Amino acid sequence: MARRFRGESIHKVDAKGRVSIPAAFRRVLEENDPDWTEGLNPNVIIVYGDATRKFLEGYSITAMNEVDDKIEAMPRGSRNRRMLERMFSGQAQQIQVDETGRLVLSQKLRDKVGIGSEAFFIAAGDTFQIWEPDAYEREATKFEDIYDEFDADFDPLSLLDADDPR
Amino acid sequence: MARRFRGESIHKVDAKGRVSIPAAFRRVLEENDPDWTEGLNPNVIIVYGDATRKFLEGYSITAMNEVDDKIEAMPRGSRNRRMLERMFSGQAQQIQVDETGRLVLSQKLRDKVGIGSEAFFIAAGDTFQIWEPDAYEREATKFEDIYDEFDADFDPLSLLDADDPR
DNA sequence: TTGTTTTCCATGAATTCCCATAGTACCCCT
DNA sequence: AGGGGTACTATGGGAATTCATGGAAAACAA
Repeated sequence: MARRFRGESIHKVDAKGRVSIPAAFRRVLEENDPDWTEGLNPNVIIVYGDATRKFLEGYSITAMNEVDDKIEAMPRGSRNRRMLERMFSGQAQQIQVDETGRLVLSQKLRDKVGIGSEAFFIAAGDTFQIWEPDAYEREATKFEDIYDEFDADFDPLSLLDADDPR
Repeated sequence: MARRFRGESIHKVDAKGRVSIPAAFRRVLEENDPDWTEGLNPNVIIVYGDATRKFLEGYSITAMNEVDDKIEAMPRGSRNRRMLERMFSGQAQQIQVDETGRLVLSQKLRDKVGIGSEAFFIAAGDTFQIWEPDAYEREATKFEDIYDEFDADFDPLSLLDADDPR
């Protein structure tokens, strides 16, 4: 398959915090986990970041390795490097997908982004995001408002070649 | 062959959502899927976009890679980049063509564009579109109205050299 | 021991796989 | 030109698997 996630879907979260990961995402996690082989369960790294983040971000192992490499290339002890280390080392945790394709979100993680009985998964390049469904909905309407600024038949693709990368 | 699709045709959609892809399109998908080799089945990425989109858009793998690369080149976290990621990562899914040349459109996708027992395929440059036949019909008349704005003997090719790229 | 976390089964629905048929188009041979 | 064979296309049906979820038992930790 590929290294990029694709798709979106909503899943139930039970009392223990268990949630199914979209099957398509699982395939990507498997292919991008160096330790994974047929029959095993892939790992995923959940970055939750600081208080302003309204969603959890899921990384495959190789995607996270790339981030780590870039951080290591930064000047040791620099402010930016420390900030990134804090976020990707501290405010993150590695979780193994269970036998039935689910991952367990601790109470702390769920509270952080307000997840209750459902979680919304959406791909974003080589990572994916987990939102409380209503929170995502609110965020999404912001985009729709932006669409409205353009023509009725505005094609988002035109943004690709825009000279002003807002 | 080429990277551009060409042609249009209508196909049956069965209860499971299976629909044959026009054979000519298949050739294009095969040639533009890096993983494909004789005997394998090519992949296609279906972008369905937001609620205003009335058709599904099919991308070959390489065509989609080009889009992804452009998106990655945009500033991480910028408004436009997030908008595009939402559309091409979130509101899209990768599907593998099956042994008999069909792809499966999930109930969700069919509902989104109103596809019932038939689907209309039409080429559009290096992507193709899938419409509910009647919906396409309605849309097509709009184009005819545009023709009517021009002279009776208007040659569409003349648009190619227009200095005003509307 | 009491609450929390893992493991281990269970099940209905959705999805994939495998096989089957009919209709075309194309090619080769005589 | 006619016949037969081969390959590919479009479509259907049923069996086999995988998914998403739930609940209970077992293992742990405080």
